[in-house]
Amino acid sequence: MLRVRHEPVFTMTLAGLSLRDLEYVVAVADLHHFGKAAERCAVSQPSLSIQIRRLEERLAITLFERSARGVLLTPDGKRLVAQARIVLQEAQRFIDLAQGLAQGQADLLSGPLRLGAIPTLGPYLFPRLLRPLRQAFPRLQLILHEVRTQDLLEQLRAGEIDAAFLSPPVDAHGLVLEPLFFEPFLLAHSPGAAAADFGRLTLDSLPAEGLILLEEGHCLRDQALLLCSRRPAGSAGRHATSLDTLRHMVAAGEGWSILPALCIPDPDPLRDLLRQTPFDRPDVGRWISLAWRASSPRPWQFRTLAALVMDCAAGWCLADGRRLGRAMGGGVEEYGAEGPGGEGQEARG
Amino acid sequence: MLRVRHEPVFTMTLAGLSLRDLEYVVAVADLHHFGKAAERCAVSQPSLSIQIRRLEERLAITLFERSARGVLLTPDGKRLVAQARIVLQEAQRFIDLAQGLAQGQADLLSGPLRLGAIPTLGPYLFPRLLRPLRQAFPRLQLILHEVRTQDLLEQLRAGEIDAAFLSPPVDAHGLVLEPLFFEPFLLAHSPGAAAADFGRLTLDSLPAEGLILLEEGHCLRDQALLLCSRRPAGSAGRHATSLDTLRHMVAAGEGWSILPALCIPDPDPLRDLLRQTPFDRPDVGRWISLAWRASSPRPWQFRTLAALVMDCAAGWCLADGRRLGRAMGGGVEEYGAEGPGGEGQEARG
DNA sequence: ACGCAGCATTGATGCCGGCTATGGACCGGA
DNA sequence: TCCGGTCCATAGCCGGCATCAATGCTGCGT
Repeated sequence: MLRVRHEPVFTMTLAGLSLRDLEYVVAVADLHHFGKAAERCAVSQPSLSIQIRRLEERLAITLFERSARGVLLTPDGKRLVAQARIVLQEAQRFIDLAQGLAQGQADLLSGPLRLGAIPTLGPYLFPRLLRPLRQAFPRLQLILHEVRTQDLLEQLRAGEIDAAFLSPPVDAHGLVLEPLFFEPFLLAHSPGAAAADFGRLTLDSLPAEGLILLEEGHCLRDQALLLCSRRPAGSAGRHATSLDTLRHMVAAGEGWSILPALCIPDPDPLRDLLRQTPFDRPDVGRWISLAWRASSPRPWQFRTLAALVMDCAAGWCLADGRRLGRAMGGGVEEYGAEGPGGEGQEARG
Repeated sequence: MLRVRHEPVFTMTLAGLSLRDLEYVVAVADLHHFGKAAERCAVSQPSLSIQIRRLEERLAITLFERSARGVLLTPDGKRLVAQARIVLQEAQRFIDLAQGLAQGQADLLSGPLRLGAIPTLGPYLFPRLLRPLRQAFPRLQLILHEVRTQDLLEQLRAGEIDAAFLSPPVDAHGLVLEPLFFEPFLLAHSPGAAAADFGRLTLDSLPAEGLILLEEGHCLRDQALLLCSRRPAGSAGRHATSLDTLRHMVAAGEGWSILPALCIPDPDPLRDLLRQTPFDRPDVGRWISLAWRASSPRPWQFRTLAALVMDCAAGWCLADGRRLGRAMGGGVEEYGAEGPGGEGQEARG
């Protein structure tokens, strides 16, 4: 459950005080005239008189001195009116702030947006997104986090982040997942390895030993193991803490691995030490989806973001010259013909 | 008429914002739970839900994200809640201030009190009152002014002062006058003057020439002229700007004058240069009254002040050894047997 | 003495916030 | 998969209170 902060808490005895009453009081104090004050407040004079009288009774303080010569503030009234002005001023700032925020909402994307991504995607996805996002939505303020899937889901549900880039399948209870693009996997191996071992690049022809994995908790680790149809027991102890580390290990001849296409920089500083080869089947890879709370306000905000990411992704050239497959658009799907897999896909809307 | 200040004026569009709504919002933000928040606010959960929803609609901003996992603040909600806390805090200060002032009213006399007095009385009355007043009402904050009767009445009616010590008759429209004491007049003359001129000290035996008066506007001037039954034409040009100046002029042998008893200090530094002689009739003098607006709140405040002044005055010994006559008390009235004269005496409510 | 200006009072009216009861979505356990 | 519990939303009704138009009252000026 969410933490219950026990804050100072107001004494709860605002005694039915109303901002309208304070407006009336200030109006009379300004104009020294009940009738004029009522006019300014757009109410009838009796209404204003009654409200001020009731307020005076509640406060047990006479604010105004009524006489035929005019309306005078009592000394107490003077001090209270000064404080009333402060209250109204702060209330006005509240309204102004709300109006500003509401107007900001008129933009499709504006204000702070806390985005998360899995670590095997974020460092390679965000740099490609920042420029187009800033160009399309200048008033958007991104706060980025990179944690593994489980933490991502927890932070998402706890409201610590607003949306997350991740790879299904995930437990999507209470979430909406919008597929964005299909990211193919590549086989990374040392060019010095026996060419025969990787000659055909089918999943069945992978060597029995030498697979290097990421740490526990990375979805990419699980997906790689699933592809290889083997338990991690065979190469226990061979793991890296990040994709970059993993690529360096492969380049150093420590073994081979399976990498998502976006993690390969262009140009690649490891080009001479590392060969990344596509698989012969187009469905080897992972779907990337954007996830947000189903209860989130302004869901179109995330759909807008998703659409922009899809548009961008359609233009990215991979290291092997091919392009990413779009999730829903009409373009040619070069990868991921069957759509994002996994259970837990949430109904949308 | 009273001046109509045209102040900045709030934009008048607080849009029906209510402090209660802000309390609800803050409660939900604190507790992350509509039911608990409703309990804290002492209302039913539906009431609170509806009000918050209506507020969100008015602001066109979703403050909270409702989900089965709990209640989350949206980023916009976070900022607005912060401002709502400020508004409520200032409103609470308003309430606290009002309570403090109301409690202060429990004292018979407390807080700021703006008192005025005619210049022929104030400099001699206030010094005698300050100590007893501070002793009886420690929380009383006096602000003292000394101006002539007409200005006094204007300031009183305009609300620039709360009460005034003056001498009737005055135009008491809209005012309450409470008689305090009768202050006898003394004849001030140089000891070197012919003794025969002041032998009997009846009003009829005053010398024809040599009367020194205060400037125009001092009620004492008019009263002195009335006593002497003569026009100021006789001694035109012989006038002083203050009683002290006047006494020095008499001491210098410039002429003679009529002084109120309280203005003679004890001991008198001019004792050897100046003789102050009582009149043979006890009703030669002036009444001193306290005046306040009939519309003034807490009239008992001024009656309390008046009673204290009367008590004090009963104990003052004049330079000639006699005492001031009390206005209403049961004591022996040595002066002013017929009570304060003049029209305009107000009914007391 | 009359008229006027200005705040207070009155009684009718309608909005609005409150409550109880119920609905519906979601979650967790069997 | 069903069931019960939790929690927020909805529905319907009710009562109070703010509002208004009309009138009263008081004090001042002429």
